[in-house]
Amino acid sequence: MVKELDEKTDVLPDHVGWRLWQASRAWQAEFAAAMRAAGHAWFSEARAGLLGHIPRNGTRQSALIERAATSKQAVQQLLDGLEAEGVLERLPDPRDGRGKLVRYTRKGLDALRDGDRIKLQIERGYIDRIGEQQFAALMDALRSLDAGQGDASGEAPGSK
Amino acid sequence: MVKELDEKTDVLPDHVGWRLWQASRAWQAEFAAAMRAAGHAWFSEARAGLLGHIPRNGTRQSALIERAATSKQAVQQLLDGLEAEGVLERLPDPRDGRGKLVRYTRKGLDALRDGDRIKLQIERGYIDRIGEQQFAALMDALRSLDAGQGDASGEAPGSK
DNA sequence: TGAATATCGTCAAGTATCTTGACTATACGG
DNA sequence: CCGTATAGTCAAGATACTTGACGATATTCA
Repeated sequence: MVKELDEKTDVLPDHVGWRLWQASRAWQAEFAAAMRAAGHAWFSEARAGLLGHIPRNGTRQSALIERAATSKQAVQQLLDGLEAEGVLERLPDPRDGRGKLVRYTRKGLDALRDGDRIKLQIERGYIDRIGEQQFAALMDALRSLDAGQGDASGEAPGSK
Repeated sequence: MVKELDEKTDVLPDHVGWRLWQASRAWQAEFAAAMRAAGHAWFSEARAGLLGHIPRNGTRQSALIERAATSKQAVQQLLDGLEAEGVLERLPDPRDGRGKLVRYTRKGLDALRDGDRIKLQIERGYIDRIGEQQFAALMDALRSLDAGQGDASGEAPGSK
């Protein structure tokens, strides 16, 4: 009993939450590494999360804020960074003097293209690892989970 | 075409990475909300990530650093916070004048107990939503993915 | 028309988390 | 005892996010 303190007697990480977190982290680390290896050194997970809400043809900043589940200020700061990196540009909205349009630059579109390629690569790796059938089961379960959740999630903060 | 700018034409979030991220976020948000509702206002995801590596009987700080995949300084800062909240306490290691033992306080053990209860609650909710079979398939796939990954992950940073 | 109100974006300051670098104290090997 | 490795700390900076306050434009409606 006073032998080695016996770590790992409990705290067994085998509940859904831990497994999901683990898997998500692994995916993101792999993706980020590949993106940086592809020359997109500006890439980060937070920025990726935002870019995932910007369609290829651009969007209004306010529409972007609605989609991303954070405050408008957080979105703005991320946009500032991405604009400074030359990934995005902001133009005045001709139809609303208050608004601005967010649009990809050439550099941004190149990154999107590489991102899509890398996603497919990673997915192929997963299928190699666990088989096509189990991969399909994983996707089905995740989609069901998402669909079954509905609108139970919270409001975006900072929107006062 | 000049009608409504037609958002959501692309950027379809249906690849593994996005689904995993989404599911993981949802779980964590639900867990954190339940923990705070149970009176553990000090709870945060980063702290949870660290607590997940501390067995109920405590551990040495150095052992903890090995397990958590971050720098010793990050671990220390989280421990500082948790100690200040009264969740943990640090004692000198009687067997090594350099080391310290990290141990739960009564408050910390209470939180662990509530955490376990909440995990089961959430899991039950998932099973209600997607069925026992699909839930089992999800867990199997996640476990296979983890097992198939091996040691491909990077070293802990900051360990110079 | 024109005033009240709402929306869009910005500026500023603070918090949490994590990073790198430098440092002290203790342990251990020869 | 001495050199080196290990355990933990202190300090400073970067990133991501939060709340609060604000100016500019749009919309509503009396």
